[in-house]
Order: sequence, then C-alpha cells, then structure tokens
Amino acid sequence: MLTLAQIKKDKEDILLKLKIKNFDGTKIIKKVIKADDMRRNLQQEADSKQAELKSISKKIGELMKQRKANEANIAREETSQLKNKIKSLQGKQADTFKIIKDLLVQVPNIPHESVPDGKSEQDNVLIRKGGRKHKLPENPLPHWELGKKYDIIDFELGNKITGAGFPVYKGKGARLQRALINFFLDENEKAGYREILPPLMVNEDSGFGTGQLPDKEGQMYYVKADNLYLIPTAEVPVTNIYRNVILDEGDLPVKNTAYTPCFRREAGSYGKDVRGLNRLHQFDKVEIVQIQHPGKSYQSLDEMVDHVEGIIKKLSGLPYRIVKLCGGDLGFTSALTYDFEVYSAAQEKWLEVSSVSNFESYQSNRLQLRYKDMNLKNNQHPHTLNGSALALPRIVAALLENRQTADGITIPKSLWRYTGFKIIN
RNA sequence: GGAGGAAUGGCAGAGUGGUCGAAUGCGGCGGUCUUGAAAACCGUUGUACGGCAACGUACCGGGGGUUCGAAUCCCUCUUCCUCCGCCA
Repeated sequence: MLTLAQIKKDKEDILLKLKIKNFDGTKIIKKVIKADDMRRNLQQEADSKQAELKSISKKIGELMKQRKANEANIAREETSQLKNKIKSLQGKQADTFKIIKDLLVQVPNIPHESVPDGKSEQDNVLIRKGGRKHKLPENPLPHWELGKKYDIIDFELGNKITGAGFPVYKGKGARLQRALINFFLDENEKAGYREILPPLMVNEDSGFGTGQLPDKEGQMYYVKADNLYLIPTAEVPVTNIYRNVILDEGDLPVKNTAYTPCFRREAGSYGKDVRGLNRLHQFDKVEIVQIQHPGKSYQSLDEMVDHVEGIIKKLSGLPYRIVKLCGGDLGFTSALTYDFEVYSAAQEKWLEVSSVSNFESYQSNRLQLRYKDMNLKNNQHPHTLNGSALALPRIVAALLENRQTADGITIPKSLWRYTGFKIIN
C-alpha cells in the first residue's frame, strides 16, 4: 500500500496518476488525511497524559521508599481518572489507525509515468515480437487433443481424482514438466538468482504482505482447520521471507527464484478460455523475485524482461510477444508490468506465460521491509519486483501445438539434456 | 497427541514489581596511536509514532489482564528444547 508520507507529500500528483488506472481516489485520500490529523492529535494527547501518569508513579515509588504511605495514597487517587482517559484516548487512536489502514488498502499502486493510457488489454502496447511460426501439419490439433493422442496429459483422470483444472501428466508429459522446471531454474541460477524451495501454504500475515489479502481472498484455497492458504504463486512465500526485515543497503539487489506448484480457485472464470491447459487450478511455475534499491529498480525490471525473453528464445523459436500493460489492465499492486505471451498455433491465440512487474514500495510497505540507506541515514522501503520465469502449462500448450509434426512432437534442443528424449510420439 | 522447560537488543547473556530501553561481553561504526594494519584505549551503536526542535510515548516472542507502577506477577496463543507415543 501507499505510505502516509507519500500521500501527504504528493497528494495531487497521486490522484492524477491513479486516474490512469481508472481509479478515483479523491474521497478516500481526503478521508485518510482527515483521519491522520485526528490520529496525530489523539497521540499527542495520549502521550502527554501517559507522561503525567508515569511521573506520578515515580513519585509514589519514592514516597513508598521514604515510608510516607499517606502521601502515596493521596497521589494514588489522582491516577484512576488519568488512567481512564489514557485508555479511551488510546482506544480511539487504535480505531483511527485501523480506519486509515482500511482506507489505504483500497488504494491501488501508483502507475509508473511510462504506463500507457487505456481501458483493457486491447490498449496494451506491443514492445517486441520474436520467434517464428512453425510449419504446421494440415488440421493442426489443439494441445488437449495432442495430450490425449500421445497419452501425456490426462484431463479426465484429473477430473476423477480431484476435479476440473487438475490435469494428470503422464510418461513423457510428466518428464517434460520436470525438464522445464529444471531448465528454468538453471537459467535463473545462471542469471544470479538463488534457489528457494518455500512452503506451499502461508498464513494470513503473508497473504496480506504481498497483497492477496484482504481483497483477493476468494482466489486462494483456504485450509480452515489451520487458518492457512495454499499459495497462488511462489511470489507469496518468497517475498514474505523479507517481511519485517531490515536489510543492509549492500544486500541489494536480493535475487531469489523458486519453483512451486500454484493453486488458484479461479472462481467465476469458467467459459471458453479455460480449455485444456489454458487455465488451471493447479499448475507449476518458476518465479523470480528481486528486492532492489529504489533508484535502480527500473533497471532491474528491464534486466528481468531481457532475462525472461532470453529463456523463451532458448525454446527454439516459440513465437512470443512482449506487451506493456496499459493503465486499465495493470494489476492493483503493480506500478509497471510487462506481459509475455506465446502463440498457441492451433488455438490461434496468444497465451500469457509471464508477467514481470515492479511494485515499487507498495509491497515493501505492507511487508514492513526496509533497508538502511547509507546516504539518507535512515530506513527506507526498497522496491520489490517479480515475474514468472516461467509458468509451465501455457508454455507446454504452445510447445505441443507449434511443434507438432506428422511424426510426433519435437522437443527444443535446449531441453534434450533435461528430457532425455527428442520427440514425443 | 501426552508431560516438563524456555523465549530479553546483530549475537551471547544479566535482570523476578519502582528511576530498566534494559548491566556485561562479543560484533558493528567513529576516533587516538601507527608508514599501514593488528593490539590497546576513548566514544558510539535498536525500531516505530508524535514534535520545527528540545524532547515525549510505545516496544524485553504475539495478544489480553492485575497494579499508582510490569522485562519481572496472572491468563492465552505461537515458536523452540527435553522426554514419551505415533510416523514419511
């Protein structure tokens, strides 16, 4: 969330920039500022009463030592009213504080100045295109047909065991998953990311820290008995490593990568786009997360984009494009996002396989993540960034569809050492 | 799951009702000395909120309570350790 300091400093500018996200924050921000004024007054009053009580207590202590019980009792009588007053002031202050937080949580992150105007994904801006379209056989099959044909992805079996959106990968299909995971992790490690294997369930505080809670609660699977959430992305546990942490400036940038399964309820998104691997309740993903100095975070964002692009390129020619999200399509917590899409040749559509974002200090404020700034001589919120590198199912869908031949599905050369086979037939 | 013990500053570790934000040691930072370094010595060294500042307030695992006053007493939760049971 935005900090009070940010809001008080650049109110007009923030309101203007939020409009790019189609968000009118005028009322909320007004309320925030009003509540903050109230809160500060309450604190001043409470602090001074508290100081008074403290000095009386000290006095009583001394009187007791001098065995002046009577005088001590007189002093004691003064305190009860004071105590009530303090309690009430502190209660009010806590209430006001909660009001402020509840309001702040409703305000999305400020978009970066380069974010294009726009309402929906139609208005996203194409940055680059790459790869090449393969020559497909006549009547190319969509990936769900190919999965069936070669007996490598079984959706019905998943239905039986669990339900829709939980496919079973079999044989070379399973091996291909494992190969991709290892390939991605190796590429990330080569680029300086440290591998993390995090918990797959997180508590409420972690969910709040990265912004899934409170608003996106319905998107996560929830384990009631233990009050835990299944992670929708590795971003959640990996970023929360740094919740309530003060880093040294020299630690930056922090670069972590993690493979995890991801669990998403995807409530309300049934329909045409959910066939096959397009949208699942459980899928595998390798994530990259960076924590960076505010002055260098956009440099890091570019570096992450280049890195992800490099991985896709190594999948020999998978057609891809990179788009910069417009204000209307930009996520609630993001300041700037690039989406990576690969072409699904048989479905004839683009599938999102990675979303690389800079959250600036929006997450680190929630996380209470700080670093000691050498120049400013105090603790500052660093910027957090993350992206997929990469999400598996849609990559698999695109690989199967683009690389289908009369003889089977060919495997990109870069994966051979991971798969141990060159063709699925 | 059952029985017991513990949780204090970056780390180690004192403190069991009064002036304790907290002794001491180590580490970190600054300085003296030195050609430089080490050693020695001196100083400094948590976080948050409020305040122009002086300074005030809060924080000794989390939450609540008792008390004029809580690191210290009580309740509760969490985590860790030991023993028993179960177990990949």
